[in-house]
Amino acid sequence: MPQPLIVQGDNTILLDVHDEEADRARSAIAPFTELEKSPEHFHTYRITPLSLWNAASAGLDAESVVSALSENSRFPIPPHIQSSIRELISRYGKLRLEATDDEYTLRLIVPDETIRQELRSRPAIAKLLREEDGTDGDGDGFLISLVDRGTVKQELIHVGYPVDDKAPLLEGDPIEFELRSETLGGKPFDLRNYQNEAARIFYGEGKPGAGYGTVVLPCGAGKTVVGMAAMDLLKTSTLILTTNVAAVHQWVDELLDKTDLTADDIGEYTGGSKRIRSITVATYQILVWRPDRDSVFPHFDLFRKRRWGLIIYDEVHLLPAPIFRVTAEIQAIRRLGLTATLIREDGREQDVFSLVGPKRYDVPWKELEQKGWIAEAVCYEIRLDMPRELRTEYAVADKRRKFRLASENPRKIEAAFQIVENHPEEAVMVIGQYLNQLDDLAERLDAPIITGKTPNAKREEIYAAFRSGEIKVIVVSKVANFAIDLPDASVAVQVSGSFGSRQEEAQRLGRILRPKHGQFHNSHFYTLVSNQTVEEQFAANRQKFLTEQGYAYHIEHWEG
DNA sequence: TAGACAGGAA
DNA sequence: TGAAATCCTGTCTA
Repeated sequence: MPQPLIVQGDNTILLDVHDEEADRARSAIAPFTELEKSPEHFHTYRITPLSLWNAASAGLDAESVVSALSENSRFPIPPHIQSSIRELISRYGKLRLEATDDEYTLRLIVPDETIRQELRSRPAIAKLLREEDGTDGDGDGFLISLVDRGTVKQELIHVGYPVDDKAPLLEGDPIEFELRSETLGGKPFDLRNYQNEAARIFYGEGKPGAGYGTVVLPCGAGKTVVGMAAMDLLKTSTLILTTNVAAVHQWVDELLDKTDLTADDIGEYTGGSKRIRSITVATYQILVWRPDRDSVFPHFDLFRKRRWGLIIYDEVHLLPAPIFRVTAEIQAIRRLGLTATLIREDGREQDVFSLVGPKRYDVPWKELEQKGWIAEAVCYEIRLDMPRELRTEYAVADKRRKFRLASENPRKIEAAFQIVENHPEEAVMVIGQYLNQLDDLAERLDAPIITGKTPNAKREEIYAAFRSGEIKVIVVSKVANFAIDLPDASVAVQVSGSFGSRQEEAQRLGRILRPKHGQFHNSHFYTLVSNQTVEEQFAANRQKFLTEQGYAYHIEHWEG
């Protein structure tokens, strides 16, 4: 019987999407691969050093990786791939940081003389290392200054050696609180198994070295709850960092709803309020704000305003670059990264690994679907031709004009209208990028529109009507990417998007993935794409995210 | 003291 | 690659 995977000698894996075991194979390799391309018939995954180390950190060993491949592979796995997987995974945990008698000095254990020589020969690293006294350069490691703890880990991963940091972590100020067994709304509240497990693995149950790392969970799976569970285990002063003010409020509301903390125990540190409490929620933006390019970051000392025992980095894949710098300086504080995907558009995955921490836990998306924790989603890419009268204009336009023309293909309006007609009973959200196009859509669909300019009062009014079912369809601009208070929909129609950002796709998909109370019907996600235009390649990049998460998607042609 | 709004940043 | 949104600060008003 043929198998769905083809493991190739260049560290890529092809997945035959049409094989009946494709889903099984995808789940088997997802923990240690990155998705590279997802066209119709064969998807390409890649094994990278970082993807293997993240897997190793989450508890996978080389033999499980090799057998996951061989059990699903159509042809024998190239021998050098097997040996390179074993070699790379064996690197994880080999180099260790440990405490010494001197509290300002750490010992970097490098058990292998060849690696020690290699490190000595690299100036960027060698300047951070000191030979141990009395060993004549013969010991099994080096000494480093405590202040270089983060930099050393960062530099070492850049040259291919992950470091297992077993040096002690600082205890923060203790706090008292309990998780509720019933939310304020009177619903029973219990940690789900995977949430509890994620928090406990992060906490490490007293094992040395644990206490820092990243938990990867899909949107809607309750990452906030994992954070609260970790706080519950540590009961220490906590600084929570989020991407925007709405997320700050969501954290505060969740904490009030699910713990016995009061509003006075929780500080909000944003543009609007600068209250610091034992539990403080801040935006990344306020931390990286500075009056001008040359000044210091005035809000960075928030990190030192309390003896924080835990820092939670929400959406760690969006962490701004300057935050890495400050994180490198505070390696002794426990830190938990939360994210739906470890992929960053700027390629700084290695910094997340070395400074926040490696992946400690993830759950296959499909598994959450099957248990009904998140709604099942079916994704469609709807292809439309450009109208004849626009083709000449398109042909002679420059690149950016082309993208705009393709995005605003007027036939999309009718296609969207028809999709909405096909879902008469469901809550539909139409999402787009250009305000003119959205205005036209709103008119054709006879639906209200929400953009950045819509005043908050008006937004609330529309949300309320949508939530109650009074309004079935809403048209939204990019506000949908960020607004947390947006109500849930079960159908999303994306008429245009920006330059193929996976992160944008994640947010939008997350909107329709929350479990619908009581009724577990499928969610539908439609993307409209103009045929034979630049939009196709951007759409391919966006679709990558969906496939990455294990969603099948269907390509259909719309004839109008 | 709260809010509304302008302007800059990324 | 570009358009649109956000967040922050500072200033003004009541």
